[in-house]
Amino acid sequence: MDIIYNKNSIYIKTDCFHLQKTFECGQCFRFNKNADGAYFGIAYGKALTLYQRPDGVELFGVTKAEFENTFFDYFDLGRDYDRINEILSRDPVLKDIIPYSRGIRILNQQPFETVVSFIISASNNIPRIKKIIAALCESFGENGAFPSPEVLAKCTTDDLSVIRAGFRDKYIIDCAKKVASGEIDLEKVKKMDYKNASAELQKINGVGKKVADCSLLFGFGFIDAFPKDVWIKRILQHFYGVADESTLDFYGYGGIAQQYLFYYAITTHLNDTIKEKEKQYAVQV
DNA sequence: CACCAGGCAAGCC
DNA sequence: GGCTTGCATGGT
Repeated sequence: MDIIYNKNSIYIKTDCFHLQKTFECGQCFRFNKNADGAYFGIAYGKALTLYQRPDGVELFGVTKAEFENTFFDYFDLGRDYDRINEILSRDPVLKDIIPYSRGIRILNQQPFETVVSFIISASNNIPRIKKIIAALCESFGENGAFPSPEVLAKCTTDDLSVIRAGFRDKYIIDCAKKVASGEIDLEKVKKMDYKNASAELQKINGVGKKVADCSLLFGFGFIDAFPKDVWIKRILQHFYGVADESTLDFYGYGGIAQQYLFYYAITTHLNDTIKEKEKQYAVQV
């Protein structure tokens, strides 16, 4: 991978960074495709614009220093995905799926933003999650950035009603209060082992195992966290004949394997097929 | 075709 | 089982 610093942009030369796959595999909610094909979004308070090029990705909106300090890591550019893909290809199911899902990179998003975003994701769908988060940032963030725990900790559920988060509003406030007060230190959570980190996040109302796993994977660097929702359960059942991933070996890269499977399923509409089969089965029984 | 009722959606309490 | 909200769905 070569990084080329231009006057107004940064060029990441690699064939293993696919913007559409990375931004639309369900791990983040703040990037959207422009009319000209660019992806635009805000991360770490910076407005980013990215173009998919034939031999890589061109990034606008950040300085060299910001890239080196924050966004190199944000896009997980230090990780050798092709080496990991080789390892994961020992799994016969993933061997066939990796050529399809290759180019997804697991983002390292801001911890607070990640936890709140996945609190909002509970019993929800992606378009609506994006809508609620956009409203949250617009109403309470500075210049469209994700609002701070301090600002949200001062909000009442009445204040938050404008974002239409429904029953999740009180969970957002609980999270903000625990982080703002220092009761939960998200930077310390990053350094804990998986079990303690998960338990720590689950002290927040609205955070159960699934939301904790999503947060740990997409915002805390736990690459082996394996978020298991109803879709992944269906996918596991379909491909492996089991509903429990603990019997499977993803060689410490469970989170990457999970995203590969999930992306494959949603874009091939495999999940619709599986769901349809479930329905038919339910009718027969 | 417009409208409405009831179900349901990346879970958690 | 209840929770908010919004939306696709099927029935009228």
